[in-house]
Amino acid sequence: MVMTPAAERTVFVVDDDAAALDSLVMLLRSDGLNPSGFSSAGTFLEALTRDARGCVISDVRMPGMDGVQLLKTLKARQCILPVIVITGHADVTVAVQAMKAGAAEFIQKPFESELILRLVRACLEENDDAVDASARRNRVLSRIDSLTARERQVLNLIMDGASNKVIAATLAISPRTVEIYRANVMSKMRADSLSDLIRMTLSSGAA
Amino acid sequence: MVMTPAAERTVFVVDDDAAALDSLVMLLRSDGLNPSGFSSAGTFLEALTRDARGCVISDVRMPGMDGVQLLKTLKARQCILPVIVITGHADVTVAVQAMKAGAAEFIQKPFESELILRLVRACLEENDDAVDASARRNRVLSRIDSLTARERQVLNLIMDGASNKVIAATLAISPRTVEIYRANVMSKMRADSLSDLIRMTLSSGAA
DNA sequence: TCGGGCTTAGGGGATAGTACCTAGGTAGTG
DNA sequence: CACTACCTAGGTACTATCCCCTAAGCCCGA
Repeated sequence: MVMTPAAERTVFVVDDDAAALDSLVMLLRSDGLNPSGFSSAGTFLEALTRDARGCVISDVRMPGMDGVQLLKTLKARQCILPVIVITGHADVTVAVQAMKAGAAEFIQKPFESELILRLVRACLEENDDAVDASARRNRVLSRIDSLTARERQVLNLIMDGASNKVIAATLAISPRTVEIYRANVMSKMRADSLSDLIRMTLSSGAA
Repeated sequence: MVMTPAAERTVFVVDDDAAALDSLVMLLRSDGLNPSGFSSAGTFLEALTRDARGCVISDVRMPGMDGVQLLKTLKARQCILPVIVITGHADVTVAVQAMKAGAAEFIQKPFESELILRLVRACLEENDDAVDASARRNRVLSRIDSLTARERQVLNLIMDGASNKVIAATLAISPRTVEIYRANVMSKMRADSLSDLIRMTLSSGAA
């Protein structure tokens, strides 16, 4: 799957100050990036799709939902876009809250054009890695989802290190039947070895 | 191993301002905690042992090594003590740097006694969990360390999902010999199943 | 009602791993 | 020189897992 980075990766800019928003969008575009401006957190969240790639730049102080709330909302939605928070007021408390909420960067206005561009480029790279990791994770998760209830039970017992005999005793079924579920688990998970299966399952966080 | 929390867990306080240091130490002691004061990052780092438990409270602005440098030094030493950074100056840049360097909290002077005590208690709990995780990790790491060169190679190939036959071909030795190394690995790692072995090894970070 | 998916299970054979036995060569240490 | 640790490897037997065959009962939607 070939993709044009500029077309695929969007820099979502959220700022209620129209002038600041425009100038930032302009700056990003002039650097060959693909910015998309929003005047409020709400309109941005509505427009945001799950498969979005790129990063977010948000002002802190905005009517309605502020930048930190937006950040928390994004994290709650398991959004993996890095967020650069910008502020016009030197408020340490807000900065700390933003960083604890998972902001990638927190910078004060006015900032150098070069600085924001450098941070955006770093965030885009970070997001590329996160997208890869997330895709891997989702692939495994969807495979686990395709397992039947029994197969999932068997997977859990395999993860616990139980042998087929033990699994059979635990589930009160024949060892033969366990073998079948085990084979199904291996093929549905597309694991070609036990260590593969375990690594996949562990890394998906579904322990 | 029974331990008295107050005696085991130390709150390391680093501040070049003797009056502030004393009052903070006093406050912590009055709350039943076990504080230990240092007037510089250097003297603290010298006194710090690897098995220390508790947390750190450090001022930012200090002659010699400042709070953020101290924080980075601790992280570089893989120290798992949570660090609460306190500052007398509302400097957003420093706050962001501290948070990015892994500070647990960043608060401004003057602060409420109740606030710092609450944060310290949270950090102590956080450290308890981190100590447990670190102990588990070190136990596994020391077991890996007890493996011979060949046994380690076999472990790596097992982690890759290779069968004994494949391992034998890879190392150009007899499958029989691989079986022996494999058995040694299982017993030295004290794993009672393959999934045990894989989970242990993965969680130790020695992938 | 019929097909499909889920759960259940037996037989039999191939392949893989474990557990016991033995034992030779090499390299470093006291 | 003896002792220890490491790497090497064969035999044999047992257990575990995997892979092929078949096939029944259950429930649900078309």
